Amino acid sequence: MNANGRITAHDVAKLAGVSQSAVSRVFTPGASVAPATAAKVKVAAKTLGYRPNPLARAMITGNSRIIGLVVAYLENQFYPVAIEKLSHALQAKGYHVLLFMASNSDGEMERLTEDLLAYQVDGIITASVAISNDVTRRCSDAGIPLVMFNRGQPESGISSITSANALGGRKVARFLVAGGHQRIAHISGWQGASTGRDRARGLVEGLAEAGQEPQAIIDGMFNRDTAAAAARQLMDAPNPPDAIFVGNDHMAFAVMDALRGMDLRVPFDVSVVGYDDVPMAAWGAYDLTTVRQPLLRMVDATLDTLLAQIDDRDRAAQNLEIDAPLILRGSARRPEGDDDAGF
Amino acid sequence: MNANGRITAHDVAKLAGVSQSAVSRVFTPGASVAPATAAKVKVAAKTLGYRPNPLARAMITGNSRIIGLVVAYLENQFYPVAIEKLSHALQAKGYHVLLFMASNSDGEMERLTEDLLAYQVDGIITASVAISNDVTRRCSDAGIPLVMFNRGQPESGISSITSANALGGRKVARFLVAGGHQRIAHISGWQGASTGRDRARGLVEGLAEAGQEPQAIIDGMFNRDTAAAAARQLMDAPNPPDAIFVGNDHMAFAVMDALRGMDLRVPFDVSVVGYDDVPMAAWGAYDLTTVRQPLLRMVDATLDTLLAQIDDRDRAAQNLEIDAPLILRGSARRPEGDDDAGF
DNA sequence: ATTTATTTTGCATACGCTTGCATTAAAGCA
DNA sequence: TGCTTTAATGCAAGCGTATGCAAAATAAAT
Repeated sequence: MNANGRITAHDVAKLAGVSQSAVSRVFTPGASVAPATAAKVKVAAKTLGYRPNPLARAMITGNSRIIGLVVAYLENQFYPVAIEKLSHALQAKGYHVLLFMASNSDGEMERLTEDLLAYQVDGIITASVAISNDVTRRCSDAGIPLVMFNRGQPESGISSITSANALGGRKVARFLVAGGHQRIAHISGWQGASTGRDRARGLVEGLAEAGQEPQAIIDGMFNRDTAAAAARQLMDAPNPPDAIFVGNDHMAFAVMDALRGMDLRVPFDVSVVGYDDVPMAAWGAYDLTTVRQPLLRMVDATLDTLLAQIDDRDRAAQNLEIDAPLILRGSARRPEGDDDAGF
Repeated sequence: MNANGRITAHDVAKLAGVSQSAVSRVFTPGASVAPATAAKVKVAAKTLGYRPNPLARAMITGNSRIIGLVVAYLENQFYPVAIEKLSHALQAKGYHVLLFMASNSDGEMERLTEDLLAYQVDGIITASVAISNDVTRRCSDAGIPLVMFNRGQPESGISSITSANALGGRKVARFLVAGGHQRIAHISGWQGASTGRDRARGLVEGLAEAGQEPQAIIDGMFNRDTAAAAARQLMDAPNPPDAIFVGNDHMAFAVMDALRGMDLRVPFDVSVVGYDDVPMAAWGAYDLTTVRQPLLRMVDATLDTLLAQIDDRDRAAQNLEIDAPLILRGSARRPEGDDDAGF
């Protein structure tokens, strides 16, 4: 027992009548220990309440069993829920989560990256669209496995897990067209992020299939205020849209609030479709038709990729897209008859 | 430079032509170093890109500069936003956040506590109502400074930061009475938590001042479904309430959704008041009258208490209550005339 | 029973840093 | 200038663990 009151491997060793190394080996999976000594050590450890010090362990092995989780704005419900699932999954696998809130100031980003490296995290998950390329590059240059959650960075050689955003956009297009909409506008996600771009592209392509093109595309920046302003602008125009596809649910709620403020009724005056299917989308106040990002599957895929990369440092980057189904609710006029036609 | 590619204090020492201890001292505030050598070391460190290894440092000093943040359900928007603010504030003070998602299974709780201790966190913040007393006890017994955020545990000798919940409940009572409500019901927060109990008590006391008593009190368990069911039960009764005070915003949204589902109009058929003032409360779809928990002040107070306790291990526990103003919006009928009478 | 192959085990070192102690350099003072 | 006080520095011993290596113990084989 040291000055701090902590039980060390030495204490256990003494009680069990073995060497410290033996104790260490008992707690190191795959090490060579005789069953008898293992038993002795375990019993001693239990009576003393010993647990190996992960910090000391990390110093030697270089593996901290800590994953750095970088997030930004938690107001968009998608991320808290993602964090919840990611954390649970990581904890279940014996990892721990060092949480970093990425503010946008440049100096902060600098520090953030250094801290990530300093704490010798075994891997990094960035779960926010708004994290600069710079950070991801630096971490990945430093040789730390990194996977981007809900964002891709084409050609970057960095792993990413997203839903099939372009396909999702296309599904929305088909659905809205099938519902008889003629003037479909898009308040897009931030066009600086693949997530925003792909969904927009999908919509355009999907409309093109039907010989339509979007009536307007406005960048909503993944921001409530911007999106709401965009909605007002669209609806105030001489020839307002009869459907708005919004780049994510978070903005879609703002759009619906704005429409309500203009005394427009959804979906009678205008249909609204979102993207994500956050829990709130199912709540009565919004009842939002949206594209569901299959969170659990995305989380699983994220961990699989990350852990695989931790296991084998120079495994090739993997860019996974997970199919995202359209969830029909009340915020968009539906095609008659064939509700679940599968868009 | 070690095998892992990391720069160590030795490397810097060699380049700067000093001893490794000198390097250490340069990065230890308050240590005795000559300005000249400090400069040499700093320049060497910068060119090499050196940063002290926090893990090694933690092993010696016993201070990891890591704060354990224990949270539970992130679906209630109050917590994500709190996490965001807490993380930012901690990062600004040079601390880091080890995030723990507390599931309710007993075994998990066990592990969680041990992990918290194993990682030698300097302090713990529990930011969830649903965290068992057991965990808080054990951590605090282990001598780790702990402060409970948004929950109190009277007589426990554990620090806590809450808003003035009882007073908040009383404000709601006064406000609803002043608005002419006659049959005020309460769908309370979980009565197993001080936060839930105090708000309920405040309401009862406030009503008593006006010679009223609550028409009904149902425990909503801080849970959407439970709260919604309670709302339906209340409104289906022969003599339904004309106002419902809900124990937090998260449940209040569910209640409003339920009311909408019954074709009841808020606030014409029934007033609804929440507690927390999460961002969503201000969104058009709910426009919820609620009691605002002053998040930033609560966060600041939490850090102040925690850091003070880290600084001085046997400082007395502090149970702070921060005043929570009533925010008037559209979900509750207002008293005529004196809108901002200050309840 | 003896030799050989295989496990187990302890020893000692290393991980990267802080810190008490002794030593040296600088500064203060007469 | 010589002597004392103070500041700056290097040395070395840890912090609690993992792990290569050699010695010891055990099992297998002849």
